[in-house]
Amino acid sequence: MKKRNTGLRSHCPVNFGLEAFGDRWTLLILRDIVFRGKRTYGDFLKSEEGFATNILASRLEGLIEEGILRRDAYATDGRKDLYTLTEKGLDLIPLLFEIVLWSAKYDPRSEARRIVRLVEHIRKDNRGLSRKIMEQVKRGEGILAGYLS
Amino acid sequence: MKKRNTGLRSHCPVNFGLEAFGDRWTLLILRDIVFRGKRTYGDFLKSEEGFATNILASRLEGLIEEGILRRDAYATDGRKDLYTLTEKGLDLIPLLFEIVLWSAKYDPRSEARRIVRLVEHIRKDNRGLSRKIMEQVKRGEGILAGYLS
DNA sequence: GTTATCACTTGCAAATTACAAGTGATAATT
DNA sequence: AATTATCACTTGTAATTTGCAAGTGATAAC
Repeated sequence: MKKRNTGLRSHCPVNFGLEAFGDRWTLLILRDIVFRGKRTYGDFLKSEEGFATNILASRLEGLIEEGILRRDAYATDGRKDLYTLTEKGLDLIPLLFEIVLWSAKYDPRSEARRIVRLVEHIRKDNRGLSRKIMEQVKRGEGILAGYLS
Repeated sequence: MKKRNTGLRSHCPVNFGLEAFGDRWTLLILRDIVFRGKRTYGDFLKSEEGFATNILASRLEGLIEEGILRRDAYATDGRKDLYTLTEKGLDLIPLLFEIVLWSAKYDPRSEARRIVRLVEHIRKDNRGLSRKIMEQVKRGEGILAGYLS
């Protein structure tokens, strides 16, 4: 007798988002992909916030289950896997950008200070910029490098 | 010898946001205030997702510590407290709206279907709408009632 | 004066997380 | 070809957090 729990507490749109990425780790994976161009388990593991290996594995699996990430074989190294954002995942970029905006405003030590041009661009046109960035991320490029002053 | 841990894993802007509201409950409180006009502990407790009393209390305290919420005495009933969003909290409305947008797109059962006009408005002008809504929320009004078709 | 409501706190079992130590597969080196 | 290193995990366990039930003290209503 399997307990088949969808985990869905409600279909309130805010809650739906929280069920998908409402924890302290999941969006860091997305950040690593979008801002830093990371693609492999080992890359994510190196993040400064310090993923525990089991947490990282479980979050990656969750993201794949939800259709936000896709896992493919790495072409030139059979040990590695390549994680790629789906359309559903790419559509979280505007949300990521809003977090950046808020933190840039309220964290006095924010590293957002090092990417003022990007922050300004987000503020003026989150949606438009997101569309451009989605294309960049599709090509596997992180966006941070090009914006560091 | 008190262990004074700021909890800050990094000053990456995405991480800063996650440290403030990166869990399955915190943003539901904000949703209740913004969309449903809730203001008291008892109101939040009635939410369909089912807060545990201790979790709700700890999240409210956390939000106050971070300066996102303010707690005041309820004017006409000494037993109640009134929770109000600060400017820092009101500035999370655009983020809340982005979550709504994403969930409206990807949850086939989303209750966002019942507020298509609002969703469309967010899509066209999140920032502009947010500014208007902030004023409404300051007056203690929830925005959902006016948009339900 | 008694009962009800409100905003919590407390205690405890269950679930989740963090940390350390593997494991099996593939790749690089000798 | 054999050995060592790297990679993406899994497993075990202790510590922390959550979820649930049952209070508690203050104020309000009757």
